[in-house]
Amino acid sequence: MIISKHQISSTKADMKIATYNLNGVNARLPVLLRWLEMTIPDVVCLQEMKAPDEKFPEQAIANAGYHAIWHGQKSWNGVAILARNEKPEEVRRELPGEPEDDQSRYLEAKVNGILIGCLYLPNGNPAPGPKFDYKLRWFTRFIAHAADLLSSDTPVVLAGDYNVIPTELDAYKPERWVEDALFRPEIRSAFQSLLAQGWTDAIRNVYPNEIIYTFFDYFRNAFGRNAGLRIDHFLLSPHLDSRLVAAGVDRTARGWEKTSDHAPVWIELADE
DNA sequence: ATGTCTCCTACGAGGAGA
Repeated sequence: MIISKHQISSTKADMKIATYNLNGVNARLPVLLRWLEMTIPDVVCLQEMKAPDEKFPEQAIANAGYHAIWHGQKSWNGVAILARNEKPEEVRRELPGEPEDDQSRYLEAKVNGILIGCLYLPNGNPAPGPKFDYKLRWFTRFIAHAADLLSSDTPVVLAGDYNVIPTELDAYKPERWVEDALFRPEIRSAFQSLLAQGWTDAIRNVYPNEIIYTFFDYFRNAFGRNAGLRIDHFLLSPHLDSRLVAAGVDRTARGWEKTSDHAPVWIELADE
């Protein structure tokens, strides 16, 4: 689905930014390459690569026309930023505030004058427990860093798998998720406090009242039943609000063989 | 509670994480 918010047809100058939780960059390489070729995003934030740095498929991605920077880790997590026309200029590869945190969940780079933060917020289940505590700490650090970015007066996009169901509209059966780490009150209120800083939830902005899901688990034909969640988000700094012209979810890719449990999500920004 | 998928260890099946 494609809706042009301002009834402007997209031009070559528009910048398409996507986020995609892959669930294994190597297991998913054919799907990733097929999707890149089909949709040709300018910038891509990847999460859950589940591979150490030396196993990042740099050559295959370069052959597809993309420069890349990445921050991987054996078995779990892992984030990357790809860009078509220039190499992303890395700004940071971890969130400030907890030096002993060794999980690869954040990467930040400048591309075409925009600061791109690529994040994979902890899942946090089971809740309560140490994993949920880690999610809350990570979220607190992220909120503090987001405030710093807003005060920097640079256009910023924070894209990724937030593992947050923001509202009841964002879950197929919200009553089943109330105790879950993706939907607990603390998590929803943390996300709201982020928005209260001045960020725009781009997908919800383009589709104010519609059911839009980005994740469908592998069980019980969740995708076929549209039993999904909206947990992959784009937050835009105020500089970019007027440039947001379109957004969507590439549901086609979720239907492919050997695909991720997340669908790619994208936004399009008009040239300044 | 269940269901499915990926990666890891270490050679085969099971655990962890999502």
